[in-house]
Amino acid sequence: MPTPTPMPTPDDPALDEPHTTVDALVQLSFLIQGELARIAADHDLSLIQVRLLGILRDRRPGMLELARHLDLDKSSMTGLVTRAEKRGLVRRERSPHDGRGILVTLTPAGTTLVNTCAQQVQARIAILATPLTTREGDQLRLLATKLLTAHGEGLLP
Amino acid sequence: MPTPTPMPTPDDPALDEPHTTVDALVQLSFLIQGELARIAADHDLSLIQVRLLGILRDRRPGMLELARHLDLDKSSMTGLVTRAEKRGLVRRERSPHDGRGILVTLTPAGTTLVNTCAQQVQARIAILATPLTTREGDQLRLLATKLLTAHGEGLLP
DNA sequence: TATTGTTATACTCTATAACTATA
DNA sequence: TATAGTTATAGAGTATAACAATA
Repeated sequence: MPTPTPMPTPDDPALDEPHTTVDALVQLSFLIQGELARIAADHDLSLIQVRLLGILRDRRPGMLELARHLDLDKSSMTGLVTRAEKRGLVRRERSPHDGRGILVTLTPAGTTLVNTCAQQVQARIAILATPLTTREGDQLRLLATKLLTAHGEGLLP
Repeated sequence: MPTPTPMPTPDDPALDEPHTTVDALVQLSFLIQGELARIAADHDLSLIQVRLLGILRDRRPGMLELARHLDLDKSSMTGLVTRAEKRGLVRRERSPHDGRGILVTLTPAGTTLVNTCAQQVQARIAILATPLTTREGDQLRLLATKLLTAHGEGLLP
């Protein structure tokens, strides 16, 4: 993968075309994350709060597991979950199997909110992708998958 | 662009394959941004600080222009620049043309640091992209460009 | 002793509103 | 009046270190 020119951290991800694959990936990531942050903000949430709710859609994790998923210290989780709890989005439940542990779960309000966010992510990122034809979207998905799975399996150089 | 299933905010961007283009874009963005944040952290910087330095590589903007580039309020800029200044990375200079304005510039230390970061972004994102062949990297760059330029020109639906 | 989670503390980052100084 | 920037204030997010309770 030849990608010579150093040119990181685009102030404005769309001002000039990416000249390398690396530039393209970096600029694209800022574009997507910006849109995700805007969606979160529309619901008066931060991106990290939306990610927290997203995890809870199909899991009932403890604080350590949450911290691992979000790549945060366990002490950071306390505040994150407490703020979500105060907004009525999640609940702490005592773990039945471990007196030390708790399980974090979505409330009905939290479930509704995260589903709304999921819908909007779907819709608004799809809009960003409208310049691509169906075939190009498929290509992009396949390329991204190749990149993501290699990373997930830990088989990078 | 058919992208039916709602499935946002991946807790772990690499645990399961993206089933849609939207999923692919979202997961990819988390992978890239995570790597960028790690690079910044290696230099005891936040991502926003690296972005600030990145802008200053080829510009000498005022605070309002910086705020516009970073999508922040002007009041947020004051602290950002002050912290960078305290670390000896940037300087405030009085604008010669406008007694109210200041110009923010990189110090030699800031220049060195941002160049190092740029190198590492280049190197480490390129490593993430190693699963792709040269041809695939080119494809990805072209697809991303198509997406980014449409966004930059404001011609999305 | 080791593990799970919280607390205390300190710092960065962010926005809103009010302010100063210059245009 | 309008613009460039700062200050005051409040709050979210984060990590480190020390702690309590349970295993």
